[in-house]
Amino acid sequence: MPYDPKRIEPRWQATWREHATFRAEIDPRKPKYYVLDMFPYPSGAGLHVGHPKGYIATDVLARFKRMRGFSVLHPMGWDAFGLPAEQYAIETGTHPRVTTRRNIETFKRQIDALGFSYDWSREIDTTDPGYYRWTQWIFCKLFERGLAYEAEVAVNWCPALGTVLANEEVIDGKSERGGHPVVRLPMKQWMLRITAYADRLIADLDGVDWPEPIKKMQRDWIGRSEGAQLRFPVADHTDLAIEVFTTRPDTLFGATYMVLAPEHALVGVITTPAQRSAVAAYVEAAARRSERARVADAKTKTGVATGAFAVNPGSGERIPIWIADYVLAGYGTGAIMAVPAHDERDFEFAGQWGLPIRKVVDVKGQELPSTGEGVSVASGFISGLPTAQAKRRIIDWIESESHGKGAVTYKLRDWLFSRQRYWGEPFPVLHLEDGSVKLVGESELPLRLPELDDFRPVGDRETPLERATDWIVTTDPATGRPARRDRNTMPQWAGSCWYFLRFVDPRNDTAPFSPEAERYWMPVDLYVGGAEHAVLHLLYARFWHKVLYDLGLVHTVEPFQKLVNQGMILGASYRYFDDNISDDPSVNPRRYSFREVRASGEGSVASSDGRPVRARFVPNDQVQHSGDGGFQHASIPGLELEEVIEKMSKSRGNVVNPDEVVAEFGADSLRLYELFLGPIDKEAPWTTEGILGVFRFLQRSWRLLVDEDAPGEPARSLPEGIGTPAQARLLATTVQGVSDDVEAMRFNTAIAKLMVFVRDIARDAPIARDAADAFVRLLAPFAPHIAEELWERLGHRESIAYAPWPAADPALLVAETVTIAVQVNGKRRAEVEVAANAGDDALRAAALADANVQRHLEGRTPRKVIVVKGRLVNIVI
RNA sequence: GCCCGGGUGGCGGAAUUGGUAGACGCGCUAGCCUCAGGAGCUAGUGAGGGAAACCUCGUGCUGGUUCGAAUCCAGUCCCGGGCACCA
Repeated sequence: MPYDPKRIEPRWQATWREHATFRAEIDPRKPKYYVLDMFPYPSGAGLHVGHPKGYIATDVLARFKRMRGFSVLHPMGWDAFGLPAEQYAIETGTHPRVTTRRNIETFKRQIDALGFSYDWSREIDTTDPGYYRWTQWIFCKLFERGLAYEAEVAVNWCPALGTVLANEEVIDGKSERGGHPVVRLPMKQWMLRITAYADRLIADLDGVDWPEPIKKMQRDWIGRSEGAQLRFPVADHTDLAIEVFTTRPDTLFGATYMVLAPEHALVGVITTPAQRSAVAAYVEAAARRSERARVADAKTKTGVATGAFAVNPGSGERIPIWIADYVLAGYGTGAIMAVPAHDERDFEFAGQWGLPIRKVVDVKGQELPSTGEGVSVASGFISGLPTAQAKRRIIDWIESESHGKGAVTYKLRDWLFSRQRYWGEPFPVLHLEDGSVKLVGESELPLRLPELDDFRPVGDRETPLERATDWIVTTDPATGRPARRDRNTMPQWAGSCWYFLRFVDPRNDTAPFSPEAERYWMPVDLYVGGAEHAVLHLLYARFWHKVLYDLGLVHTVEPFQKLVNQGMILGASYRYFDDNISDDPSVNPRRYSFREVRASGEGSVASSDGRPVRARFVPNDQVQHSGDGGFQHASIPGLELEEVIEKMSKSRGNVVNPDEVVAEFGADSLRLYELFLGPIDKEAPWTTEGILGVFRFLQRSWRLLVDEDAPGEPARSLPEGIGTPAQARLLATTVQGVSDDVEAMRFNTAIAKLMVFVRDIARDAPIARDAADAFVRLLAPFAPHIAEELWERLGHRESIAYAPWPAADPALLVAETVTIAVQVNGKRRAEVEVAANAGDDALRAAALADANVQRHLEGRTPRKVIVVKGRLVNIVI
C-alpha cells in the first residue's frame, strides 16, 4: 500500500481523541513543560496557512517534550469577545453568540485536521460565563486594591466604531482596526492603574527569555525618564507658578523661555490683554488641527507669546512664556522650560522666533544644540561639574530651596478599560444614587450579559446595553436601594490577560484556578505568537499577572518565561492598475501594467498622463507565466501583471486554505513544509510547488519501511540491530543533530537532517530494525500521523506519543577519519583524508604530500604552516 | 528623523560563530521506468574558461584587520519592521 495520508490521518486523530492521549496530568514525578500558543480570535473567514505556523512549532515542542519525559500542558482556546461578531450582529441581527459559536466550530475543525496534540478537555472560550465570571472576579480584585477607578478623561472616541479606544489602539489619529477617524472627547470611563506597576514592568523584563527587540519595545512604551519637577514662579502673579518636568535639570541656567501646551490650564490666566486674541486663535487652531497635520509639519514650529513672564529659579532672570503645540498636554506637566542650546526642538523654536540661546553645557566635539553629556558652564554653583554630578547637585539644591524635587515620569498612561459595546464582559459594579460605586457580591458572579435583539448603540455616544432597561435598572441587594448597572463592557484584552492561568485548571468553579495547579504548571515555559502583540497584550497580561502575584494567587512575577514570535507566511498576488478610481461598474476602464505606473503621494498615477489609478488584484487562476519569467493576465491579452509578495489577506486573493492543502498532501506534509520554509521567526513566502519536496520525503520515508507492492505486509522485514558501522554513525549524528535542533527550535535544519538520513541510510545495506525504530521516533513530533502508522507497523502496541526519545551513542559521534582542506596561501588546493586523531605533524605531512599542493608550491619552502585540527591546513609561502 | 532586523545561486534557505561558501528543498537539464503523467527512480545544476586535470571570479557596495572574512572593524547603499515633537 502506498503512502496515503487521507487514510492514515483521520484514523490516528480519532485514536488520539478516543484515548485522550494528550490529556495533561499533574505528575510530581515528572518535570513539567507548559507550551502555549496565543489563542486566536475566531474570525468568520476561517484559517489560512499563515495562522497555524506557530501552532505547528509549539506542537513539535510539545510532542518532543512528552517523549523526553515531561508532563506537558498544551492547551487551546478562543479569544471570542470582540468587535467583528458585534458588527455582524448589527448588520444581520444574528446574535454574536451564534456567530461566535459557528466560527469556533470552523476554527476547531480546521485546527483539528492538522493533528495537534492539544488537551481539548481544557478548551477555553472567553465568552463563556463560566470563564468571564473569573475575569469579572479579577476586576473586583483590581477595584478593591484601588487599581480600577472611574475618571472623566479625554478619550479617543471613534464614531465609526461607536466606541472609545485606548491610546494604544489609535495610530495617527485613526483606529488601529479599520483606520476610522478618532476624536478626543471628555467621557467618564473605567481606568486601570497600570502606571503603578511601570517600574516593575520594566525591571522584571531582565528575568525573561524574550527577543531583545520586544523587550526594548516594552521599555520604550513604558518610557521611564528620570529628572526633576520644577516650579517657575510667574512674574507679576505672586501666587502662580508653572510646573515643568525636565530630564536635564543641570541645564536650568540655560532656560531662556518657557512653553505651555495650548491646552494648559494656566494659558487663560496669564495671557496679557495685548496677546489675548492671538493666543485664543492659536489655541483654537491647535485643537482643530489633526494629529496627522501636526506630525506632518513637525519641522516648522508654530507658537505664540502669552505676553507673560516667568522667573528662572536658577538665574533669577525674567523669561517669556509662550504657547506652542510642540509641547504635549498629555506628557509630564504639559509645560516645559526651554533650553534652546541643549534641545533640538527648543533650538529650532528659538531660532524661528528670535529667542535667546545660552550655552550652559560644554559637550566635546558638539556644536549647538548639543544634547549629550558634558561639563556645566555659566551655571553658577554647578559650573565645572560633569553632567551626572551637576544633575545630582542641582536636584539637592532645588529640594532644599523648595523649587521642586527629583521626579520620574512615564510615557505609559493608565489603561482606558471601558468600551461602549455589547459583546464584552459586563462590569460587576452597581452605581448607586448618591454617585458611589460598589462591587456586586462575589456570589452573584457571573454577571451575565443581558439578552438583546438589537445591538446598535443608542443615540450618540451611548451603549447598546442602554437598551436592556430592566437589566440596567436594579436594586442593591444589600440595602434594597435603587441602583444602576454599568452600561460599558470590558475591552477585548480583558479575557486574554489571564487565560494562560485558567488553562492550568479550567473547570474550577470555586476559584479562577487552584493553587496546586498554578504551582505545578506556571509559568508558561514557551509562549509563541505574532509580533503584533509585542506591546499591548503582553504588557496588559504581565500587569494583571503582577497584581495576582501581589494577591498571593500566583507564585512567579512573570507569566511567560520564553517568548518566540513566529514570522508570517506570505502569499503571492498579482496586480495591474486601472483608472476606475470610483469602482464604477458601468465604465470601461483603461488598464495599465505596473511599468506604466508610478507612486505619487498617497496613491499611484499613470506615468503617461499623471491620472490617478488603482491597483487591481487578479485571482490566481487568471495568472499565467509569460515565458520571460514575468506574469500575464490569462484572459486579457498582453496585460502584464506584477507579482507582489505580502501578508495573506482576503482582499489580495493570495490566501491559501489549509483544508485544500491537507486534502491534497495531508497534514503531515503541511506541518513539515511550514517548518522547512526557514527559521521560525522569519517570514517566508508560500509556494504550492514547494510542498512537493516534503511530500516526497514522507513517501520515501514510507517506502523505507513499507514494501508498497507486498499486500498485507505491515512493514518490511528488517535485520535486527543497528546496522553497519556507517549506518550506526549516520543514525547517531542524526539523533544528535535533530535533538539539538528541536531544542533550539531550528526546525528547518532538523528536517534537512531527517531527509539526509532517509536518503543515505539504505544506500549500501537495508536499514536495521533499531535504526528504523529510532528514525520513526525522530520523525514523530513533525509528522505524527505517519509516525504513528509506521510505529504500529513496526510492531509497537502503544502510541508513539510517549515513546522515549532516542539517545545518540556518544562513541559513534566521533568519526574515524576526517576530510581536511588544504590551502596554499588561503586558497583551497586539495582535500586529504586523515585519521580523526591525527596529530599536527601527520596533518602537515599529509597536506604537503598532495600532488596538487606540490604543484602550487612550485618547489618553494613554506614560510609558515597553520594546522587547524579536524578542519584544514594552510600553507603560506 | 531615531531605534531594531536583514541583504548569500533562478527561488526558500544552510554554514559547527574567524577555518572546504551554497547543506536540505523547490525549479531546471539529461537519462531510466511507464499506454500516459504536474507520478517514481538515477545523475547533474553559483558564474566564466577548459576534452579533462584543473584555473579565475563569487555572500549588496568600498576600504581595513588576519595565514585565512558571509562571519570582525569603518564607511556607504538598498529592503522590512517599530517609534515618531515624550522635555
